[in-house]
Amino acid sequence: MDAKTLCLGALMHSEASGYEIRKLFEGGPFSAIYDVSFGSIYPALTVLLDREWATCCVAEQDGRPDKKVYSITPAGRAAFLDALATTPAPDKMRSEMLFILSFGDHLPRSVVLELVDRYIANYEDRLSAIDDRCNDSVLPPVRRFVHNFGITMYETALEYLRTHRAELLANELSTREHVHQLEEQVLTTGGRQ
Amino acid sequence: MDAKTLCLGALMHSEASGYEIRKLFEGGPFSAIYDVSFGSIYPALTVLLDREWATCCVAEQDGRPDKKVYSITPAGRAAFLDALATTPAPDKMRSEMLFILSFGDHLPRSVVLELVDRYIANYEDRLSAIDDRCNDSVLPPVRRFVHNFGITMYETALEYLRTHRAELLANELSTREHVHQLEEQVLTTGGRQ
DNA sequence: CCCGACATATATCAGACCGATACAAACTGG
DNA sequence: CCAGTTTGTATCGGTCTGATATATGTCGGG
Repeated sequence: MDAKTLCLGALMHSEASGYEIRKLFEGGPFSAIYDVSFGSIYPALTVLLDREWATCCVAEQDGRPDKKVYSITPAGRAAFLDALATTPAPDKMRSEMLFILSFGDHLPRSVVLELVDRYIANYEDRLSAIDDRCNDSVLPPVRRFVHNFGITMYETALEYLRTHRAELLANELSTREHVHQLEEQVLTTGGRQ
Repeated sequence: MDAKTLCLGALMHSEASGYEIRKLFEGGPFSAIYDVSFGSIYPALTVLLDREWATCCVAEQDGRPDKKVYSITPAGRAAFLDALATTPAPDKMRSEMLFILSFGDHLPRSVVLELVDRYIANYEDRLSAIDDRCNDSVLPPVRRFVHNFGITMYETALEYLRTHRAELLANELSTREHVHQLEEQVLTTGGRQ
């Protein structure tokens, strides 16, 4: 799913500038399910113009800098639907937080707890941002399906983190127990599995 | 979080070949929280050798091709813990499935349903793969925390998809209603928000 | 007994992408 | 009036992905 397709998708709903497209993926309706950066969006929009999949006009605004508003063309819509026909790749998650946390044994307990708390705060922010933005607007059913999927996942993550935070507090003792178990294993098997 | 750090993390637990590291991220204990491809792993391992953060020896196996087994060095451990000290980026999700589904209005209903069913099957596979691999091994507490986080998220996704699949069946009718609402809005406001 | 399919294993590379950075216009508050 | 924030466009080095190539070995079927 390349940046061109993502931009076309954003333009399917309504015309938008590069900056506005970016906001759809950062805090907007796509924020829970996909991400794309400026460094991909602006070159992609240029390509869309080249292929005549979108048109562009400059809009003057008062109180703000001018913006370049892109609109999808019929050819663009066709190309987009064509791109959707490919079999989608499986979901991909990237959580630096959890990766780091999984090495909590090697970190000071204070660091681990601070990390979890920052993690929780982060999900709280994102959840409230989503709710604020969309709860009043009327969404078509498929959009609502996807929207609520994102909310559900965020809420689940939050609940898990809150209820299991304490387990990381019990870190030190449990780790000693674990080491003890390993030692017994080594004594019994000679270290071979 | 670059590929070098991810490889060091993999080697923290035990020595491994590039192929084995990859499997940790595809189906293994990291599969629910991060991903990294061969194209990043092999060059990263070469860099680790250059920096003396890992050593390497060739292991002959019977019934299989030889493999190059990498072990982390004390300097490597130090470098890894150093890399963990950076403030982690927020979680990033990439779901082509949900992106496509959110444009279900523009697709034949059969395609949408097929998509959801494939999506469900995909999560079922990943969930059972995780369970099979790890439910018997004894994990230290932080690992169990992360491991169960992944399982919880998968289960939540599955339950959501199963219980809300029917909503997409009601697609056509609801979309007509939605279009009707939009038309009324246009008549009232002239299309301006 | 060979053939294709599959798992194991390493490696490379063009093309795409990210994150940082730069620039600029306009508002906002101290 | 100046620093900071928001809105807005753009570029670029370094990194990563996904595809591809190559090779060894197993296994089951015709």
